[in-house]
Amino acid sequence: MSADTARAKAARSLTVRSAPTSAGAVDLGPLDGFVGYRLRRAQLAVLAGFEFALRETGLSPGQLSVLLVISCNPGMTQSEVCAALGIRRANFTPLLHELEARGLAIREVLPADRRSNTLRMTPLGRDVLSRALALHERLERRITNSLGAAGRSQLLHLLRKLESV
Amino acid sequence: MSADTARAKAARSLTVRSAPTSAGAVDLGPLDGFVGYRLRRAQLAVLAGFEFALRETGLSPGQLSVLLVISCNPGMTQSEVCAALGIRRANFTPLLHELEARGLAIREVLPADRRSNTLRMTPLGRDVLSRALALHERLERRITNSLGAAGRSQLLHLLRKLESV
DNA sequence: AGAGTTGGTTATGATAAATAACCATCGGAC
DNA sequence: GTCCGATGGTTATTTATCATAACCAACTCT
Repeated sequence: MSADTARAKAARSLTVRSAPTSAGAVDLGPLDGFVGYRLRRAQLAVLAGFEFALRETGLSPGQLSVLLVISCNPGMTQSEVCAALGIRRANFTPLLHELEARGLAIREVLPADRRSNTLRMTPLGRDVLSRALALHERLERRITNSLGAAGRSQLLHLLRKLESV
Repeated sequence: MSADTARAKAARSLTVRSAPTSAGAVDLGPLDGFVGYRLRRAQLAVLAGFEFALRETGLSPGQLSVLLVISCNPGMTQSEVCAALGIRRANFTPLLHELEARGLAIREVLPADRRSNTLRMTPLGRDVLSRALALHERLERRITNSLGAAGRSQLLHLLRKLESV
């Protein structure tokens, strides 16, 4: 189980994704203005960028988000992290398990409620996270170059609104 | 997923215990400003809206996009549609198969190149499509209400740029 | 005619997200 | 105290999407 899994392989092959033969001659009709459609395509593109940029860390987007949250909020329980990130508890277990197996995070029983596990990062986790953040930074920078700083923050604002539509 | 399904239930159930203040008290740190993260969350939300709004049509987002494209460009080949929509040919086959099985689209061999199939809609397909578009319209309207017309078109513009980052 | 290319299909694997059932623990009601 | 409903976490399973690889038939080109 090296860091070079299908995820990484996929990321490698993504660089050359769409190359419409004749210059965009196809009429997408109203589809072109569907927010959902544009969102999906944009999300796939950025995901590809993520996988390419963070390949060496072996972190999935979900794993990175978890590391970030427990780094900013040490001692949170699993349920709290799930709630914050919109992850189902059932899906969180294996995700966390891998972080634990790689020695990036630890899970310890909360004495006050022995059902709950609180989460913390290991020093190794901190290292990996900071490396991942540095790599991620480049991705965001590329995005900012493309959208402009104002465009980027405008985009974030609009996306936040969309989440509660 | 409807607007009020697991997502909403989960959100509801997270009214947390030891959360310092109210529900949104968790600090996401830099994650909050990750375009990829916001994109993913927004995309899931809009997807949920789509599935809720178009449930009665039984169309997936991908199927709707295909119907739209062949409605605007009758006679396109499968490969052309794939290229226009960013779908792998291998994944297109079963998708199209369902449209055909439901009698919404037909596939006929192109005489000039008997490997290729050209795609067309059936009258039933046209009916379903127009119904689907009407339903989808409402979803877009909800989005527009939330973002404002200017915000919405700004968003589309930014998302289009993101696709080629 | 033969070689390489392209359009389409099939089979299959990885990932993400969802559900359902289960167990241990907690918190109250009684 | 004991019982019971609710909660935290795990497991198993399902579904959908996107990816690859191998294959066949038909086309192109020389």
